[in-house]
Amino acid sequence: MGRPSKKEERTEEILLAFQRCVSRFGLEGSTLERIAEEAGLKRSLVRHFVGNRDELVAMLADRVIDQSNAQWDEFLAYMPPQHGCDYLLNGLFNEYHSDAAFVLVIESLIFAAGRDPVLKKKMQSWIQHFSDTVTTIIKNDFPHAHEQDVAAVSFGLVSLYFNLDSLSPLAMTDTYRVPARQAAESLVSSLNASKGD
Amino acid sequence: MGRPSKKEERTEEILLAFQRCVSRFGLEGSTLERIAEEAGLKRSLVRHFVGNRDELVAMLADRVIDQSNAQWDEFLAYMPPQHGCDYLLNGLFNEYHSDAAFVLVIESLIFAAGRDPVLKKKMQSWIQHFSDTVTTIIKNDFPHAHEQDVAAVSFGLVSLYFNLDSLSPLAMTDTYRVPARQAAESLVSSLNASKGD
DNA sequence: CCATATATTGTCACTATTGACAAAAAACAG
DNA sequence: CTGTTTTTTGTCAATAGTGACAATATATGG
Repeated sequence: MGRPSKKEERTEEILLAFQRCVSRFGLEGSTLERIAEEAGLKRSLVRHFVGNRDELVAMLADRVIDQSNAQWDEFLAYMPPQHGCDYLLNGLFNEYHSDAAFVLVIESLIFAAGRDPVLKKKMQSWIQHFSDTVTTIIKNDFPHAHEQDVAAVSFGLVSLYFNLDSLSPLAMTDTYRVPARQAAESLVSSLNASKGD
Repeated sequence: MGRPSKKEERTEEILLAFQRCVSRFGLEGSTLERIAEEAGLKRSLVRHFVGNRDELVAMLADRVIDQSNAQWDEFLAYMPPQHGCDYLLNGLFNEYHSDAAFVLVIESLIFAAGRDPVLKKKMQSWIQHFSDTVTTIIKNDFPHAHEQDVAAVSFGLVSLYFNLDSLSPLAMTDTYRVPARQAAESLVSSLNASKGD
């Protein structure tokens, strides 16, 4: 009974708007007013549905993390039995898949984690999950490679992916995508020489 | 005649304080009040010596860029005639040389460049200079390597360096420094197989 | 001491952002 | 229509941040 609730729907809209704002103005630059405007709502409604600023940030972090993890899990599930690394590199460095805005949000959250212990834990476990996923894919293609070498390649791929997108505000992605992809391939193929453990 | 000016001295102090604030609170999070407090001055003095907020940001960018470029030029000048890449990797991945705070400031500026065309140009040319320096060092060690391969390795090293420091708020640098360094070495040694112009 | 240039402090008004709450409007069940 | 629940709008006060300027203090040359 009573008026039907739009809480879930509105919350979704608000967090999406928040995400867009953060990728453009950063976390501190995303005022409630701006978020509301981006979502096409009044500021009071943002407060009504999601709560105050801190809760908003916490929810954004949870949302981004859950979303990303689900996406990676799905990516893992559909990974081909062989040549998973090619599949991975396409996912990371093809312009169609790339989502610079998303990475910028992640980096804003990582930065803010320096002043927020709760956020810090969340982002730590997020990057852990990301790293682990990449590692799993690599190991599937190179089951006999040294653990250490896999870790190095894994961190290398993550770094290339992150850095490419973090340069997106400079609009030089076209210049750097090919080198990034090539460096990634070089790292992966270095594992052909790695046997043992 | 008149009281001796402390403009240069104070300006230096203020910009240093600004830099510290940005590495902790980000660009938007660095209010004039905070900067003044960090510098041990009144806010009015910040305005008196450096000007308003926009001028402050412009001066910070110029300062950081000049500083970085000078540092790199010096690094280049003292580069050993051979094994310059070892020298480079030590500079980039040894914990004593690493200056995470500095990289965080750079990344904040790059992010903000998305909304400031002037800043954008500055940061573009900064990263160009950085990239070119790394490329020069690599070419000195591998004069016969493909241009394309050098570009890939160069972007790879930059990415590893940047990403390692951008994770510093998560306090996981100890975990990732070794893989980062190893990936960098792997990229460099891939150039042994690259011949031709 | 005097004139002068600068540092330093203090203050005021204006805007932006936020938090809290009241009141009206809308949708639904019976 | 009535009661209930939730959305939606509106408003107010408190705080933070900024820009501008006046007033005072201090160091230097002559």
